[in-house]
Amino acid sequence: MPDQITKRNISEMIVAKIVRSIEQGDFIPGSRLPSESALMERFQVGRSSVREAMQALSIMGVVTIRPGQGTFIRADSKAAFFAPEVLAPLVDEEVTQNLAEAREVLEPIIAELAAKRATTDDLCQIQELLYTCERHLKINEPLYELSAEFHLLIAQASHNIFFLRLLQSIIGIMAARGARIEENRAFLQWELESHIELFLAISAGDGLKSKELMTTHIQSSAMRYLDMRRESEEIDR
Amino acid sequence: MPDQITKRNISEMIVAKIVRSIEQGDFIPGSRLPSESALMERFQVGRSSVREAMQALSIMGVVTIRPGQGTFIRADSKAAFFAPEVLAPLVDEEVTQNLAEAREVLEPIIAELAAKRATTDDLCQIQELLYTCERHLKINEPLYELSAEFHLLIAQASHNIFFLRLLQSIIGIMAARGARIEENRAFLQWELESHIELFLAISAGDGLKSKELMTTHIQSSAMRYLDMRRESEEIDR
DNA sequence: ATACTGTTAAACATCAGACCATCTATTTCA
DNA sequence: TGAAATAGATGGTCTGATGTTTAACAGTAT
Repeated sequence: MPDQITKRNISEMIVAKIVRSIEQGDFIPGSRLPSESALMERFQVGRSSVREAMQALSIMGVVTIRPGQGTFIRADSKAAFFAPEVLAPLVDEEVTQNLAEAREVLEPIIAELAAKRATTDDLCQIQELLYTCERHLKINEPLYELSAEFHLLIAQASHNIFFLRLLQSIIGIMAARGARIEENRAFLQWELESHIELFLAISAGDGLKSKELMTTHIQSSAMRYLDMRRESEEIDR
Repeated sequence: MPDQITKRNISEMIVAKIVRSIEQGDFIPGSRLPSESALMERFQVGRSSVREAMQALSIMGVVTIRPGQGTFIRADSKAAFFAPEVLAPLVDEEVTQNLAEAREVLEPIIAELAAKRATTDDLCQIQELLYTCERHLKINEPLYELSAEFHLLIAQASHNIFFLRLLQSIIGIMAARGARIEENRAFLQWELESHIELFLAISAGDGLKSKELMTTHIQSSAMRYLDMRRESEEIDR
């Protein structure tokens, strides 16, 4: 007798159906999902099951739940395997260092892949982002988010969705933990130049150079961050 | 007036408290968590909130829920960042290939780290596992699980818990998806020899060699797997 | 006209109680 | 003694009620 797979939880079945609908384009990223009561009717289940499914999707970073408004499908560039805000409290100092180490080895590989696989569209998005960064730097607007976005766009250009989601999770968790970097002008200037250099290597399809540039970029970025932290601590004294 | 951060969900607060209790040793891995009704009383909340928290912990791979029995804290070696059984339905063929690619680049790095950081205890565990493999191979007992365990023990020896959890997730999802490899004796023999060679390089602390061996091991393993699959498909015809 | 304010409706958050399915352990009976 | 029946515990699901948050609208004062 087949049908043995029907052993899953109701909420898991709902999760699978919704994910499939998103993949098939029935639900568009950024749009609102039907309300809980509507989903109850559609799937002929109780509210608990719908809520468990929504929560699962939320934790997995597929949707964002906004009380009073509804449940929204996350835009793809924001899709993490885990919602950082849920995971961050679980992460202690040791794991944060592990994350940093993982990022150090992952990002160069991702950059190498991106150099090999980036489409014209990918490159245009990155270039546009860099222009925006320049503008913001000139008028002293904050650009921390933009810097993170740069790294994510590269991951997107690697055309490995797992890497993209992974990096999104790592960056999200680290941002949720570490005090946000102070907007030191010299640092930002250096970072932008470094990003532009990386962009050029990726555009040229030079995998090896992209990998090396990303390695040094991540490492010096971490070092500069630590330096600044030490300085501000000294000032505190 | 501060106090603005007290905005979190009730279920998230419960999640944080339970995780902290596990870290502090109040709950021991492998043991049973208090029942839902007990947790209701302890935290003075409704059952929905407790259940949402339990579900979140389950998805994140912190606990395993067994209907009729209770909720159990996962042993550390089994801890994934997310429960493969939950994620697997979301993963399609493309993502599976992404996962394989990720594994190809991650495992060599992990092996390199392991060669640098493995403690005597780590090495003993691996050696013991290899002995068990030899025994199972002689009497023709299945050893698929053991093979996966070998890779996880190496990740454990890398002393980067994030890598360990990541690899556990990847292997778990791939196992949940791909048809389990057939227990072809020639393949198993080759695999064991390959594992032993890797173990020796790691024991010797030879990072570079470990990395290279792992690279070729993963790649040939994938190739042999595809070969076998093709053969069995031809037989099917 | 503009800006502020109160109301309302929709949506999610939480609670409470009930019933079902499954598993464990115990009890019961042949 | 051993197998079958049973009771209790536990998670899974449904339902109804109430609280909070948000957006949108309408009304009022400036």
